[in-house]
Amino acid sequence: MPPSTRKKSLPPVSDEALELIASWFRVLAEPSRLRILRSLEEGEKNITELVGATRLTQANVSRHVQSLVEAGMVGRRREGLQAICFIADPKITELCDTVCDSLQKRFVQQAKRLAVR
Amino acid sequence: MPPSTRKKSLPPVSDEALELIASWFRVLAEPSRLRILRSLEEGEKNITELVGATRLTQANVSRHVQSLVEAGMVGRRREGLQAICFIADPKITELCDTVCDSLQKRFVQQAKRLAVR
DNA sequence: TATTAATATGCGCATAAACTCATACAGTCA
DNA sequence: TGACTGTATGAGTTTATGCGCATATTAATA
Repeated sequence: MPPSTRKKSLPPVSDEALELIASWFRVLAEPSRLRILRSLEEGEKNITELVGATRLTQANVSRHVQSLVEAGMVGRRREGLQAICFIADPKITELCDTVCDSLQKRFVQQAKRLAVR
Repeated sequence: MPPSTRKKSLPPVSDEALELIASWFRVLAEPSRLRILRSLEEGEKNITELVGATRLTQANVSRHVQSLVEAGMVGRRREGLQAICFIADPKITELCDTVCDSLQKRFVQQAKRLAVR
């Protein structure tokens, strides 16, 4: 094994930690929740407004927002009857953009390879 | 609505694009795959070595690696009988570290709030 | 308190995905 | 070619989760 590929072994990660990280990613692994996040990038919205913006039912928006809140990605405050939702961690937006760029690049590469054949 | 919270509406994102991004995150939404990635950070490994490092069955490692390869996160090359796996996109490591930091901060915050009460 | 509006939640169904076990496939070597 | 090793995959089972529908809860207001 050449020195360049030899690496010291990493400290073990607990099962609980892995499950935690995985569950965080799992929140972003649903198109509906991504759509809600995207919609909230326009600004704060209540649940009803999110229903209109996402073509989801009220029950599902409520549940998805709950997931996003639990993951710390979205914040929610009560204003009278309404639940106002907003992006709690701007890094989320940044992260999604990064992923989009990455995927886009991959497709360009794939397209090039396909074009050659 | 105050000017600071007024934002122009964003261009729509297609359902296919959302599904694509979501499926990318979904690959990272499994502890087993995160464990494989973590293990590969130590260096290249074949499937059998990954089995030993992750306490998964050979069949499952093979399938998970397949997912990671399809997502462009892991690379795989054939060397005789063996399938050598390696991190294809170093940004993955970076991303996971960022998420870990973020979660850690959240827990510290939660711990503080709990301590006050 | 009764009514209405906005949001949350319980329940059942359907689907997706992860796991196990067995087996097929691929590559090496006698 | 036949035996052996490493890897991939098909079938069946189980579990998790998103959805729809109905209903409960919360808050304002008459």
